[in-house]
Amino acid sequence: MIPPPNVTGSLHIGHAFTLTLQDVIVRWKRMSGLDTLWLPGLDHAGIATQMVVERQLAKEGKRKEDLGREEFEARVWRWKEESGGKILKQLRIMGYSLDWTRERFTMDPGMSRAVREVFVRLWEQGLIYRGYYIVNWCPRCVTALSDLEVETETEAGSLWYIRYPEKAGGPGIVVATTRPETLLGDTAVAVHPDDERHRHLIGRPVLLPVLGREIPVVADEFVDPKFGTGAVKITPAHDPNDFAAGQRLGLPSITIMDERAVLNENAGPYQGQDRFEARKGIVAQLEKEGLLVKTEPHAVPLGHCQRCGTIVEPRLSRQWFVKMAPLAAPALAAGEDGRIRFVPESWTKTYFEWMRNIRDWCISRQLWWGHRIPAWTCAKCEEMTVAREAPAKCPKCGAGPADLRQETDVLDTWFSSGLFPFSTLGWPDQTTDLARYYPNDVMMTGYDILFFWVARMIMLGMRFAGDIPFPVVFLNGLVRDEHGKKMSKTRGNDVDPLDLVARHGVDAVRLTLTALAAPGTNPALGEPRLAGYRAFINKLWNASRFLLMNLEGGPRAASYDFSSLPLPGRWILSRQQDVARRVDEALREFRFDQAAGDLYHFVWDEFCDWYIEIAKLYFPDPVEGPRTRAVLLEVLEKTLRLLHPVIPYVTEEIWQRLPHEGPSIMVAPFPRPEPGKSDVEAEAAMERVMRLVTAIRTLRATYEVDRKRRIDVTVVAPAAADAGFIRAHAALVRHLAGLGAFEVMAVAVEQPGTLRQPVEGVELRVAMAGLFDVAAEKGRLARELAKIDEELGSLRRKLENPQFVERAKPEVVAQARQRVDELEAKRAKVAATLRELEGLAT
RNA sequence: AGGCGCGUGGCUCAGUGGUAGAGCGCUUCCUUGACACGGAAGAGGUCGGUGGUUCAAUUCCACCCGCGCCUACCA
Repeated sequence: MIPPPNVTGSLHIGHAFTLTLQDVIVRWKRMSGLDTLWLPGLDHAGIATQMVVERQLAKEGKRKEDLGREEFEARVWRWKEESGGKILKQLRIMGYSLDWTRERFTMDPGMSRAVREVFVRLWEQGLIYRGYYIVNWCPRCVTALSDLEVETETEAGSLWYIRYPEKAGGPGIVVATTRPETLLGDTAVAVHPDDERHRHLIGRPVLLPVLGREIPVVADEFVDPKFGTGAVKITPAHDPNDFAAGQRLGLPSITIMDERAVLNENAGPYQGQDRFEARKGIVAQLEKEGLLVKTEPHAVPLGHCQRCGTIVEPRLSRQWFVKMAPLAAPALAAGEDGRIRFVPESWTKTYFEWMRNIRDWCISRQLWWGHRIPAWTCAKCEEMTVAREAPAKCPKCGAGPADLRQETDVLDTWFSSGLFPFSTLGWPDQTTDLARYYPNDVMMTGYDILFFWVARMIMLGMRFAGDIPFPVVFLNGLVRDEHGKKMSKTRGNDVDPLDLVARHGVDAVRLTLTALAAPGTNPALGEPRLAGYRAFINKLWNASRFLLMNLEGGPRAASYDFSSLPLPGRWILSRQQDVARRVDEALREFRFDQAAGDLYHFVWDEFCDWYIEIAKLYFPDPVEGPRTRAVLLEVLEKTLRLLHPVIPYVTEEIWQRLPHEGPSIMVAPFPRPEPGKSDVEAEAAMERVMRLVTAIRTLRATYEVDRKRRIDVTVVAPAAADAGFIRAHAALVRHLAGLGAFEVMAVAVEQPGTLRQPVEGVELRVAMAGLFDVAAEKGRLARELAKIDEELGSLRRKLENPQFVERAKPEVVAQARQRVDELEAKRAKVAATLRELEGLAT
């Protein structure tokens, strides 16, 4: 299942990230021959979408109340068509291989039916209840919020110490509060029962400042004597703790604010004022009346509405809740016994922690956009009926439909998205799709909605679909800007994926996101990175173009026997199978970064930089030319298939120009690891050749020899095996290093003015007298000598340590000894050259 | 308050109980007939600090410093 994007506008970079990774998995599995479904959908996103439309209305100078509920809903539906249509188009642009025949929307008839079904069953099972509780309330959105929709931030605030005088005329008691305005709703002051300082006041009335109302001093153990003065004002209607205390102690509740946090008739002189305006006034009044004892700076945790940032007001109101503990228990068990695995694993603990401490879920929202709660109340007898469809009559008094009023509240948007894994497949009907695709194989989404969405899908799926919704949860990070900073519109560093696409191309964007997807990290997405991966797409394109240019009339790769190829061919084929193996391993572990990185380096560093260059040497050869073309084609074609899940567009484009079978690379088989094709010998030999070539190039570069001049190189190889090897590959080395004469001999003919470079157990000699800077060469050799000595020193110290020799693994010790031998031989040669240069300099 | 994670070359980040890697940036050179979005060769790091375990620690453990994030009913 896709994590359904909200119909609030357009696709953002977070979607592009998650969905790209999903498409990589989906395409990979599809090419691997699996029955693959990736189901697209959109989320109605109740509060978020309603806000968007309300903002549009505001621009027209209207409020939703001006339209009325029905017309407003119609307007949101129109917006949904517009925004949803745009998003679906963007998903197509991104190349996501979703099954468009199964597209769903969280408010389409089928999913709405599933929502009602689940709601009614939960109700029937006693897991939904309704009642008056303190809930998180956004005065701007004018609705209740769940705990998860509140973002708490600790901000600088104050702790006000306020005196509540004794009615009898004593000094009374001083309370400490961070919210002085709520004192208007106080119905008691609480102290700890064992607190000697206040014990004498328990049960005696004190006078509420401002209003002069009489309230009792009560005892309750929840009071922390160490905080403030050890006395707490109790405002049951405006604080969750106080609400609980009020319930315990049988205190009344006085609500002092309306749904927009404006003080009401219970607020006396402050009626009509906003909560923060009233705070200022009250503090000033207390100060004036001498009741403000002191004010201290104090850090206060403040809840903000996730959608609009407004400071949340705890509000006593009638809401609907789901009892979560019974749902969490099996979900917890599924995690504990490994039926559900998290990737990266570190999320497991977070999941458990949340599940164990789960609290009931406030599911009702005072919004107009969403699934209306399927409950009807009889206007005549107050009887409430919860049902799948609107009842025909009141089951209690028989009143007709005209008297049955449906609940006006809608459900939290996550209630419907929580059913996504099965409601999209036709549940509650036992459809073939449900049987075939439930559970899903993997759920992939951002870690920010682990609780909102993933946890709830697990709980609801287990309860209603009869099984876990997915055995694996992959949680990706959140895209950051190139400096690792959070992206946000206000910060101005957010990026539009479609804008990136316009400038770099879909494949470059997808490759970048994939390459950055190291599990457990938040990818830092920046222009330089995008430019780099765009360059890769370009490189691949140019390499392919070159191959196609040289392919004319070339035979099909499959018709060739590669077993007797020259070394480079065997090498690249072996490397090809190795990269297939590594990509397979990486994808199995969701190591997208590794898969992308391995392919990037294989294509660029090995295939392009070495093999294509080598191929040019073989092209003119009547025998090797065609064979080389076949190898090039074989490697390119397979590599394209390996790359296809990440960069579908360019791979398809190139593939269509190649000889192949099948209609599309999208359904061509994904290359599987073929250990049998691994050629360790060829790889080792080729590496040796490459080191030799590199050493020669380094020599040239170091002395800044005229590039156009073909230098002559002699290799002194005393060992017959070395000499034989180098002679066998002499043409290759000459070609790659751009050499003139290239000779191999067993014994050196001493000549003055010769550069020497030990490498691979042999010695390179370049007659370059007069062409290089002797001083520079001496400096370089001296540095090389120092480096060798440093490593030699550390190795010797190690080997002289009996502990190391005895306790370290034998192969480690042997390796160290071998290394010492190598270094010593090399050292001797470098030192000899250095001595010779000393003579030359004079 | 609790939990999680991070601190590796100029920047952004991988990685590993036994000679430190990438991309970009930087230096030098090269317009050779796929590609200058290119090629070749380089410079650059006491792997946050202090202890401990170990023959051996950037890698494991403890503590500390700095920085994120999440969860939380301390007024």
